[in-house]
Amino acid sequence: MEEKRNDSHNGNAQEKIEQVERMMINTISETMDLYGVTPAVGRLYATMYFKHEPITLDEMKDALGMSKPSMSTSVRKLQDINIVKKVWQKGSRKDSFIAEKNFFNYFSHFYGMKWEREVNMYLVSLKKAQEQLKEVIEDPETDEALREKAELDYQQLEDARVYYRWLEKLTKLTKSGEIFDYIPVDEE
Amino acid sequence: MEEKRNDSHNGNAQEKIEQVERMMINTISETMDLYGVTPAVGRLYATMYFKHEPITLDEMKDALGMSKPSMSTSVRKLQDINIVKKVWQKGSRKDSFIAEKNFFNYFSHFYGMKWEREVNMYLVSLKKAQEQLKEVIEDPETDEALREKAELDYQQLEDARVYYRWLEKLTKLTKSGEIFDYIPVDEE
DNA sequence: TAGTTTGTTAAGTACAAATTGAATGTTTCT
DNA sequence: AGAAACATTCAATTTGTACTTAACAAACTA
Repeated sequence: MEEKRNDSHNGNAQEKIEQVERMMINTISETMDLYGVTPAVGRLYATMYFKHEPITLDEMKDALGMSKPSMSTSVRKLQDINIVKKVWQKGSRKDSFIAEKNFFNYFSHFYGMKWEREVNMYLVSLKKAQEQLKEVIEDPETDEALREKAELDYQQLEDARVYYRWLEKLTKLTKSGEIFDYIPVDEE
Repeated sequence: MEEKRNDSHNGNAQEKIEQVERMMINTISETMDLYGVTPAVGRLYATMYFKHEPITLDEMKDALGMSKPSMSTSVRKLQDINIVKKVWQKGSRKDSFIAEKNFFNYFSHFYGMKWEREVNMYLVSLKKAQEQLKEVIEDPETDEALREKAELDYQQLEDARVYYRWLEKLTKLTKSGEIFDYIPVDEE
C-alpha cells in the first residue's frame, strides 16, 4: 500500500497560503469585473487586498508583471472609486498605496455614486418631459389622437418618476449608511 | 418689435411629443449604459419604451437605422436581462417584442441576478479559503511568521464573509420584492 | 414539395480600449 | 540650484469588441 503523506504536516504551509490567495484573487477580480472596472484593475485591487501593508508602484509592477504606467493609471482608477488610498511611508520617497478592505464602505460608495448620477439625470429629464407633455395635453387645439399619445407617455413617465423617487431614497440611505439600520447586518 | 408666436398654440404638437421622446430616449440609453449593456442596446430599449405596442425586428431596424442581425442580438440581450418580452401577434409571422416598463421589476431582477451571482461565487470561495487557512493555523508545525500571515488573511476573509452574508440577505429581499416593505415606496 | 419569408450564425471589417517604451514633469535631497 | 528618483503623459502598437454583409437554417405558404 502506498505510503500516505499528510500534506498538512510535512506540506508547505507557504504554498497552501499562496494557493488560497490565488483562488481569492481570481474570485475578487472576476466579480470586480461586474463593477465597472477592467479585469486588470480588478486584479490589482485583489492583489493589494492580501498585502497587509502599503505597497509601491514598483511592487505592483513586479507582482502583476505589467508596466509601471499601467500600474499608475490602474491605481488611480481604484482611488477614484475610493477603494485604494495613498499613504505616506516614513523613509520612502515612493508613493505607497493600501487597499480599503471594508466591503460595506465599498458598497455604500459605489452604489451611492452610481445611483445618484442616474437619479439626477432622470429626475431632471422627467420634469422637463412632463411639463412639455402637459402643455400638449392641455392645449385645446391638440387633436385627439395626439392627446391620447401624450397622455400615455405622460402616465408612463409618472410611473418612472415614482420609481426614481424611490431610488433617490435608497441612494440617500446607502450613502449615509442608514441602509444598515433598515436592513441590519446579522451578528452570529 | 418682433411678432411673438405662441408655439404651444399654433405649434406642432406632434413635434413637441417627438422632442420629449428624443430627450427621454437619450437619458434612458445613457443610464442603461451603466447597467452593463452597450449604448446601442440601451437605445433599442429606450426606443421600445415609447412604443405602446409590440414591434418587430424590421421596425426596430428602421427605427434605429441598423442591421437586422444587430437587432436580433440586441433584443436577445434585453430578453436576457428580462426587460423585453416576446409576444405573439395575431396574423403576423414575425416575432414581436414589447418592453417591460415597470422599473421596480427591472430593479428587482437586475440586482437580484447580479448580486446573487456575486454572492455565490464569494461564499463558495470563502468557505474553501477559510478551511485551508484553518488547517495551516492549527498545524503545530507551522512556523510562527506563516501562522501570523494566515491568521491575518483568515480574519480579513471573515470580515468579507459577514459582508457577503449581508449582501445575500439584501439579494433575497430584492428578488422577492420584500425590499419594498423594508424601504417603502412613498405615496404622494 | 418548391418557393418565400423570417431569424440566426459566421466571417470579415472598422472602431475603441488597453498596454507599453520613450519622453516629459515633478518632487526630494544634497 | 542642480542632480537623482519617481510619477505621469504621449504616441504607437496590440488587443478586444461591435457591427455589417453574406450565407445558412427554420418555418410557413401555396
